[in-house]
Amino acid sequence: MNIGESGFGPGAAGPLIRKIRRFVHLSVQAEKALAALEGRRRAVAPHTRLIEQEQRYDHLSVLIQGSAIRYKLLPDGRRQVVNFVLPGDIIGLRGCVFEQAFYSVTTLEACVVSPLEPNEIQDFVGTHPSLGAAVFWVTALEHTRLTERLVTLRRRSAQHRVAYLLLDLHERLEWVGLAGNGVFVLPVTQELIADTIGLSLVHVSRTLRRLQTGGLVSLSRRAVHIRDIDELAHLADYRFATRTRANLGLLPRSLFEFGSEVI
Amino acid sequence: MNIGESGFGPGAAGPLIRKIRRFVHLSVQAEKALAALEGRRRAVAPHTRLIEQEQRYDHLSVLIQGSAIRYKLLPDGRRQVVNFVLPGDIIGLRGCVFEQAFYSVTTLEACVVSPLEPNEIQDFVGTHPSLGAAVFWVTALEHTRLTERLVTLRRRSAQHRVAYLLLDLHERLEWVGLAGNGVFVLPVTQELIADTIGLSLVHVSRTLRRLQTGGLVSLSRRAVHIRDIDELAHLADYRFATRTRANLGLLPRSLFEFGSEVI
DNA sequence: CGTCAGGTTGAGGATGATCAACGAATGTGG
DNA sequence: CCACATTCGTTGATCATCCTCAACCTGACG
Repeated sequence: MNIGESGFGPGAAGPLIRKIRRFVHLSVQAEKALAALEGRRRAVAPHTRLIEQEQRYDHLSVLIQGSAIRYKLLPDGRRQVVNFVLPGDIIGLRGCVFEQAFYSVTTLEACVVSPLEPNEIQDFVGTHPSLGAAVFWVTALEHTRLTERLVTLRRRSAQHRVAYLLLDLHERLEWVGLAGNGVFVLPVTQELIADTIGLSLVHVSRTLRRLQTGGLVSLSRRAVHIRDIDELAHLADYRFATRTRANLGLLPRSLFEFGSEVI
Repeated sequence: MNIGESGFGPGAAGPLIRKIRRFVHLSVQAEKALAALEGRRRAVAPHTRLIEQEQRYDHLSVLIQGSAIRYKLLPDGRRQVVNFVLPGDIIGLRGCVFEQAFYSVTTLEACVVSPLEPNEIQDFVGTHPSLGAAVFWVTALEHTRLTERLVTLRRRSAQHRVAYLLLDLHERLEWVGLAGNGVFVLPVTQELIADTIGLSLVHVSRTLRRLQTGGLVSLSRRAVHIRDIDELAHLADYRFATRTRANLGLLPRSLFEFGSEVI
């Protein structure tokens, strides 16, 4: 059933499959279809804008390798990062529902994506209805995380926020095998962190410094090392999403059956 | 095609239909099914907890009349309101996807809901696949608004935040015909506002006072009157969601066709 | 060796939190 | 209809967090 586990090379299990597998049991059939999708690879240069806010767009793809951000430029010129796009995330899905983009998407580094032509998705999901279900599920997961962030980041101190973001990134990268034991590689700058959690660059710097001298984390140029995940999680009141178990039993079969192995 | 427009009495077009109609064109078929759903009415007493955070749940319903909040109690005892539940909103939808609730839902006043048995939804959406599409669309809309709030509320002053919340509520109520010209009825207390936008009660009080003495808004016990919507919107940098037009053309027909009148 | 992006550190100031007390409105029971 | 309780709102004073401005440092890279 596993076509390959190590890395995301062609023919290996892609990050989207890995992520979904983490929570729901995929049928062989569904995995095959997804693998076919993730098999396509297109390189994207660093700092390329994939989607532009306020614009019509039809770019739809799965991020396979690298990282990107969804962000919005506010009228006063400041930038607010909505969230990080990590391998296994779908880019431009909301474009299926709304005409205009609400925010821009830009790659942070050299990336690999699996593109999907807009009209193609009709046949694709039409042939494999279970994939529509998977997409729905992924959407729900993202919504949940967004809410959690909304709740958690408000009214909490700078330390809380920074810690939370690091743990959030770590967990999401861990889902797709790109993080473990507190270590992950990501080109996060302090400015990026600031724009994400809504603090000034300066204050993020100070906060990180305190966390680092406290021995809790260490950041290098492009890697993050959380020395003691549990302690940091305690500090940030971070709940790992292991409890985010799927409960697809209640869902209409027409939308949510995964081949023969209904969850 | 319109079964009735005034109020939400039995037989009239319910708030969910009205909301959806606002953005996508519903087929007669789909509207009938929705009307049947919204036809059921169950009264709920004020301050009744419909869903409890961290609990398994299967409560699924559409709010017809009244108001509620989705909130979360943080470990330190504070309450964070995720958002208001207004007529036309679906309660407990995420319970279809996840086993545990991420937050609680409590009525703010006497409410009327249209309940849906969890196993019943299978037949319901199974018989009318277009309703699954409608649900998907509503979900996307909510997700979008959540993101907007995340982006807008961070890094903005107390005035911005308060103004934003009032405009948000007004617009959503206006979708279902419960607000207009800046006036709507809702039992919002200042504590509720504070817990929603992440400010202290005291500071909300001061901010509201300034807005009121400035003649921009006026709050009575249970009604809100925005004197000059445009000016307040300008102050809060609020964008009305008229541009939130649906773009279902890209979607797989299997999920998203609304009867014969595909959008 | 200069440039530039990214990071560090200091000083002063503003926004909003907290504590506290008081006032107003609503509801309840007699 | 009144007295009381309770919830909701107002206002003042003090304090902490975080922002802004500003200067300087560091490493990468041409």
